[in-house]
Amino acid sequence: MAVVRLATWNVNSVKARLPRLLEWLEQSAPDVLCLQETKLATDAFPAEEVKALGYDTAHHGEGRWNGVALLSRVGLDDVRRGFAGDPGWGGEPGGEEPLFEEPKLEARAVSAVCGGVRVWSVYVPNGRAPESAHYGYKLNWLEALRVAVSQDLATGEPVAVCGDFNVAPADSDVFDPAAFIGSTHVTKPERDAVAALVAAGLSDIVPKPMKGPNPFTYWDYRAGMFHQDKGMRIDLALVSAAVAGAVKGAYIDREARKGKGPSDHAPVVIDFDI
DNA sequence: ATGGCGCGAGAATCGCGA
Repeated sequence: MAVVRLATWNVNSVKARLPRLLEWLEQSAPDVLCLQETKLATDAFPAEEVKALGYDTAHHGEGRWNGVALLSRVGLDDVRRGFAGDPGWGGEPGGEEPLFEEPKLEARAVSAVCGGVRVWSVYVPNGRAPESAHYGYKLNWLEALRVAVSQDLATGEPVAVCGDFNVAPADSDVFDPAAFIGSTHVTKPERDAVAALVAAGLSDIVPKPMKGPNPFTYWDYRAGMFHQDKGMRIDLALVSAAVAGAVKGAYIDREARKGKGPSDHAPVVIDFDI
């Protein structure tokens, strides 16, 4: 029941991606797959379709936006949707949309024990612009995640926090640092927030690109960015020491970014030597 | 400097993504 292959993939709508998702599951055969941006209500996940391939599902959805899931064929125990301390999204003061009466919890984290590992699938808030309230939400959310994950780490159980962090940890994780000046995803506070997660006891497993020198996991749909390899590494797998010590290899499945109807993210796949 | 693509909701554009 051990996790031999762990993967994470922002699919940008499970509904729109279902044929490719099922095909990818069959071809890549992960033991555990973390999904982000399912864009489905919790009960609307196609659990029967993935069950036919041997996977149990834990989905935390909200409908139109966000949504995270865990698919596992090595057990799926003690499922937790969301986490204590999640600050929620309070809206943009002075923005066009009205402020919410109270912060609204969004479906951005689900965790469960799979094959002896506490696995998290997370979708970190985008941040939109450094001067926006959404950026503050992003930083607060990441800090709350650090606190919650630290509690898992304190139990001594193996932990893997995987997902779309919407942060490129280093300049080498973007195609051109100059192109991102003034943008989110690369600011020092965002990078510090990810570094704090690492400092809590996690290792950032940098996957190998299947082509070219850049370990990018996301490429904008527009302007041929993928074909020019103008991307970013924002999908991360942060794992505790015992998990990191068992890593045999990791790669980015850029083939899944090709062809008709891809997500704008590619899956990150990590293999373990158990 | 801007938009460039794609998705969902819902019926025309819009909010959002990074």
